[in-house]
Amino acid sequence: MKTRIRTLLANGASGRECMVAGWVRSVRASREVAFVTLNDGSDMAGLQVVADQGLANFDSVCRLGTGAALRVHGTLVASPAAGQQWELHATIVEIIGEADDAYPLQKKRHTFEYLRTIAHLRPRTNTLGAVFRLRSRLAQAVHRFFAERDFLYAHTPIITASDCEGAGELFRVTTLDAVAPPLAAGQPDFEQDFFGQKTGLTVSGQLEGELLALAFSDIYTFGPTFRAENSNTPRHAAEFWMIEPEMAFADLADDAELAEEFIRYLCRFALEECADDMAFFDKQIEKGLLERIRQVAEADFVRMDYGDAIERLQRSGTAFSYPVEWGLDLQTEHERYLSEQVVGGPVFILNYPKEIKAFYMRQNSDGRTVAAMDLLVPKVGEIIGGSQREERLDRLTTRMAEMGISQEPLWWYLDSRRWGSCPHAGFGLGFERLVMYLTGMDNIRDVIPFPRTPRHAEF
RNA sequence: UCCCCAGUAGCUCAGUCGGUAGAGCAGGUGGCUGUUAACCACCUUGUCCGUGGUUCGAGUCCGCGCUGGGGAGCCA
Repeated sequence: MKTRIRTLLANGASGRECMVAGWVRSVRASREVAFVTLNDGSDMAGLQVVADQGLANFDSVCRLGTGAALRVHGTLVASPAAGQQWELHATIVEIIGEADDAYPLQKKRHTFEYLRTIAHLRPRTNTLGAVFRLRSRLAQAVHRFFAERDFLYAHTPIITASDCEGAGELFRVTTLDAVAPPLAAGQPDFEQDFFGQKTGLTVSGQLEGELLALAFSDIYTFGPTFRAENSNTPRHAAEFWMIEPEMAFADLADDAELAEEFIRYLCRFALEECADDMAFFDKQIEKGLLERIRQVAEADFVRMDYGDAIERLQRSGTAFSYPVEWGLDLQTEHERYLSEQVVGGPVFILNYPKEIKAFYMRQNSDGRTVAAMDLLVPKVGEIIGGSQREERLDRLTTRMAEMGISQEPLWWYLDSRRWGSCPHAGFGLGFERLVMYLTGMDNIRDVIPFPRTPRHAEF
């Protein structure tokens, strides 16, 4: 029976007979003894396998290449040398899958750019292994957080016909012939398409999430999201995962409170339950990472009105590249200044001018702002965007008319304001941005196993 | 999409003033009784991103293209 290396090391007992299986990271051979570092993905360190001339295939073991797959039977013993607590004295080494000298991963540091070209193999490296382990644990922690608060996990559609969420360009979903589609008035006739109308991949589950919140009170979505934007930055991907909670009978203050608890919970989770991998990130990826995350985990998040934020920026005397003026959106440089220089920690900016925000955000009584919030954190800037939603039908339709948004395709959304409408609020968090924030990784392409970005859909 | 930078051995990089390609690692062979990205000795490896131009001569200078990276915009 195979034992996972992480489990084996956690329950180490001298003299224990066991069998492990994994991939060779390194072979150090001399005439009479060879050391094989074996990794099965369960942890960072792997297991040192000691092979000696007593093995039937000792010569073959000495010639093993990095990357080969092995099954090893042996005895776990306390290691006499520094570097590891335990080691496995092999009695049988089965070579399951060879790896010759063309194997692209070497026993050395590679650039992330190079590793992206071998995305099919990079999960076997220390860094990407740690990132994808953390990603998995973190996804489970997200579900745990909401389950502890009795939120319903909602699956919103991936194929959608609502073209007007205002959250970016849609990927078109169609089965029409791309070369010669049926035409109506010179345009492709989507009435003859699979769904009988224009459809695309979802850019947000929020609108459907609101409908579910108006039945289950508290819900969240956590699923893939698609944006056909030609964004070429380290923070954007065409396919990413988004977390979107929505709470009925809740206002903007409740929304911010949930976001604060959520971020703090995930920071603590990473520090406490992923300590080995986090220590690796702190040492190898970003010096001071643990301290940064610890501060966020313990901080009280500041709340600041958009108007105050503008004043603070104007009074700062700092020369920004982009103008600072009431009515203009905050740029990345402003967001980072507020979080890093003004506050020195996470800060919510609340109540933005209605002109720069989406139609569904609740209009404040001042007539010029909406109940929107962004959570800004050091190093990244905006990590969460949310709002209280406009629950008053007349205000909502008036605003849609002002912004030129057609009501007809959103009849179902408007119905939710017709019967049993109530104040509700929610936010959106890009999962990859969260993983980047917690690992210190600088590029979104390195926190998704197989990233999709403009011109890149390989693997 | 806009601005800036880069592309040389399998990987990471150096290459001076334009004069004909070099280092570490990886790989190979041999050595080594406990190594820690093992170590020691020797050896192998090139479409200098592509294309057009300038020049007696281009890795080096110029144009165009492709690819990658950084910044911005859009945003999560």
